[in-house]
Amino acid sequence: MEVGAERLASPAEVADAVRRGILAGELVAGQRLVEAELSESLGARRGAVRTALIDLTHEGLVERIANRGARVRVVSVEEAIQITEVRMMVEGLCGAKAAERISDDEIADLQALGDRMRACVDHGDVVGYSRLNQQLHETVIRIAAQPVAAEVIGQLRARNVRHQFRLAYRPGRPQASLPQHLAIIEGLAARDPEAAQAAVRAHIASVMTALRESDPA
Amino acid sequence: MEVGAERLASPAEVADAVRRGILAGELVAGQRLVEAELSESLGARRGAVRTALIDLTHEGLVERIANRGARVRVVSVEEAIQITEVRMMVEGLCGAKAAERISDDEIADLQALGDRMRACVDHGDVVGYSRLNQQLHETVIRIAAQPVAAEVIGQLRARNVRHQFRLAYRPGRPQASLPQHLAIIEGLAARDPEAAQAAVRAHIASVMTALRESDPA
DNA sequence: CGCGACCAAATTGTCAACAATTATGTGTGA
DNA sequence: TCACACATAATTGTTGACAATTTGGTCGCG
Repeated sequence: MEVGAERLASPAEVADAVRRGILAGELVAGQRLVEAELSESLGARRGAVRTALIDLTHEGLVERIANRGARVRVVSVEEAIQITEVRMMVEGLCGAKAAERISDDEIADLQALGDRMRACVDHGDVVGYSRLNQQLHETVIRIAAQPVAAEVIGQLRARNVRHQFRLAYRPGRPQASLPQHLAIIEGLAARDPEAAQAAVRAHIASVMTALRESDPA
Repeated sequence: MEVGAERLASPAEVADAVRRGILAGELVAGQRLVEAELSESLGARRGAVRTALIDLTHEGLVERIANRGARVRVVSVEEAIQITEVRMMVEGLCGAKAAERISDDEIADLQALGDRMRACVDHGDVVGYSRLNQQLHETVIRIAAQPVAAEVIGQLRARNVRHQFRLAYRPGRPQASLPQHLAIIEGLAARDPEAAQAAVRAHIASVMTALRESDPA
């Protein structure tokens, strides 16, 4: 272990730090991201910061203008809705594919997951529910076994972190989404691609509605 | 104008050159892309080549392994099908949105485009038809005015260039796709989102079928 | 002959200095 | 006071040299 010398952060670590900053609201939309400043505050070389910012630009979280630097990208509610709309289609596809491929064990796992979600809502455990929610979506995508679709969804979700976050803790949201989540599980358990796809779409459509209500501007 | 000194290619130009090479088949799948070699052959600094390769990696055209360099990414038929499947969903969404927003002028333009496509097929003008085909897809996406969806589709198409290309010149393809294209135009002209979406999906589904037949391995 | 250690070549990765560009401030004349 | 030119500072972009890593081959040994 070295003494006195801070370990230098790699590009990936810098990118993570900036992502977390955006999610936590420390880095506000539109804020400038000066390479030298980040370099010092994170203990990384400027080259690493530069690379990280380029990566984040490709992820849609950061906006870079030639010779004028990077800033935190403003994702408007309008854009968040469009992102969610695309996600609705792609994740619907995953729902259908998953229904075709799902195994008995996976059905049992999902139903257990559904029970736990119900319990969380009963006990008012919002953070636990949010975690299970994410787990459900990930599981569906994993079962679908469509790497391309999974990648696209990952990109879309990364861009929307801020809005997803805001939404998850709105009062009443868990109660509203629970039956939709259960419907997804039901469609998959029945191995009915159409039903699963419709359930996924209905759920994400309701997310879109919530987004619209959250900020009609 | 400088004498004797080749103008140095920018990262964007290097990326274009590599893309063209892949499309033209000069750069075969799996081929190594050595930074120093490209640097010399294209008259670019190694840094520019490096940047270009990183960009192409994000586009999914190139695969990079740490300390082992970049190679032309192999897009299997299986993956091409998955890509097309996602594109079917997202472009279907664009079809529906376009049907809601299309103007009278745009309807007229599309119908003229449809007539020209018919003419190309009648005269056996494959290359002309291929160009109009692309123009139709682009027009639908433009009318839909969904930047996020447009971006996703762009990424997916970039990855598939090689397979798209192979397919376009298969005998019988134009004859098969013409009625599908006309159905898309018809759905849009009727301002019927459901019909337009279904027509787009049907068309792209037939592309998927053609992909499967092209190489069942 | 097989196999591991070691060396040399090829290639990618990093860095610190420098160049280029853009933003900011300052003074000057009408 | 306003507009404009000009100098200065802040910031990003590029480069060539060097470091680190991987690869392929060769030698020696059992």
